[in-house]
Parts: sequence; C-alpha cells; structure tokens
Amino acid sequence: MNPLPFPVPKDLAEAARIQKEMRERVIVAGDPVPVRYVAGLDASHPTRFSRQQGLSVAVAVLWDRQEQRVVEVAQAVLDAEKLFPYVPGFLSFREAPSYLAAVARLSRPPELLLVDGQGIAHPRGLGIAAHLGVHLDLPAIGVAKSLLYGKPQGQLPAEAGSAIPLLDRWGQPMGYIYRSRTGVQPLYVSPGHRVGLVESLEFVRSLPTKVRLPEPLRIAHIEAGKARRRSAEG
DNA sequence: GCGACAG
DNA sequence: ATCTTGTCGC
Repeated sequence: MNPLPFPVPKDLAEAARIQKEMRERVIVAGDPVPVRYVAGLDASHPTRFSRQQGLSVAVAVLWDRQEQRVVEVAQAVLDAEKLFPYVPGFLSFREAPSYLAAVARLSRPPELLLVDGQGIAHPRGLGIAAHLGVHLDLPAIGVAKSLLYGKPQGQLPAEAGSAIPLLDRWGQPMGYIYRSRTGVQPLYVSPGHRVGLVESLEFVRSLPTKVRLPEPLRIAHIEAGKARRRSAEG
C-alpha cells in the first residue's frame, strides 16, 4: 500500500494555500480511548555548521498501550535540507515526507499518530500533526515542546497533570498547555485530526510519562538521535 | 513597522 | 533541531 504523494510546494505562498485547503478537512472530534497501537514520531537533523554534514533521520516508534511498551521502531533517512527549509509555521513540508516513509515501514499501521509538533494550534490551523492526520486519514495528536501560536488562558499551575486552554485569535480554545510533571517546562497539546479537543489532552494524560515527554515520544526522540549519529559515520 | 516564530 | 561534561539544585 503506497501512501498518496506528499506535495512539496515551490514557495511559502503555495504552502500556505495548501495548508488552508487541508485545514478544511480536519475533523476535531473523536475519542481515541480504545486505541491500542500508537506511533510516536520524531526526527533528528544534522547541524548546518559543524563537522559532520550527515542526513536527517525520522523515527516511528510503535507503542502498545495495552502492554505499555515499544513493540517496533522504524526509521527513514532523508536529506530534509533539500526538501524544504525550516520556516516556523511550515514545518510539515520539511519533516512530514520522512515521517510518512517511517510509518510506511512499520509492520502494521498505527491507529493514532503522536507527533512532535503542533496539531491545530497553528496560525492556519494545520500544524504537522494535523497535516499528517489528514494526509493519512488517521487520528493524530500534536505534542510540542514550545509555543508556536496562541495565548494561554490564565496561569498554568505547578502541579503535575495541570492544564490550561490555549486560545486562538478569536479567543477560542484550540489546545492546551499541559504540565506533565512537576518542575518541568510544559507541553503544548492540540488535536491533529479525528480527535476532540478535550480528548486530545485526556489521551496524552493516559500515556506513561517518566520525565517530560510521554514515553512514545521520548523514546522516538532518543532513537532518532542515535540513528542519525550512527548513519553519520561508518 | 515591530514582535513572534513547532523542529 | 544541534554543539556538549560536569555540575548546581531539589
């Protein structure tokens, strides 16, 4: 089963047009509570500058919620720099193609994508999690480590598990700022596709979190870094 | 025109 | 995102 081709725009204007079109197909509703197999997606890139030039590595970690463990790790090596530059608000055009390749290499399709980046908490409502979700027609949730767009509603408490809404330009909630553990920087959680607003937060809360990131993403991050350095040598 | 700005 | 060991602090 080959995924549909992922269009890479020639410039930012075309990219924005694609985002606006695809945003209309996003469904912010659905409850992933029964989902068993989750794909945690993260990528590692070489520094433009320093000694090793290397390539980028994207990793898909297949997480079994029932057994609470990783059951498979798939990766894709790619030259992200040649695809598209990193421009805030347009991350998916740089990273999504490699995620699609990694997901395609899993022995079974995941039931939900957990992506390192925004869902609909995005200037045009289509962060990378939403983009991937719509492209693959899979439930998806975005978990970012910093803010791209939006205003917090109130002050986030210090307690683990606390969350406050993240508001769009019209004051409507599009996600949450979420403190997964006490004493750590918060996460930015928003629905990507086929998941409700509240449900996106509840799902992330249901995942084991030993440190800051939920396990599927923490492990994907580690695996991506290891794989990239590994492929940057022998 | 001035900030803000996922990875 | 990445360059990087030890070290400060709860």
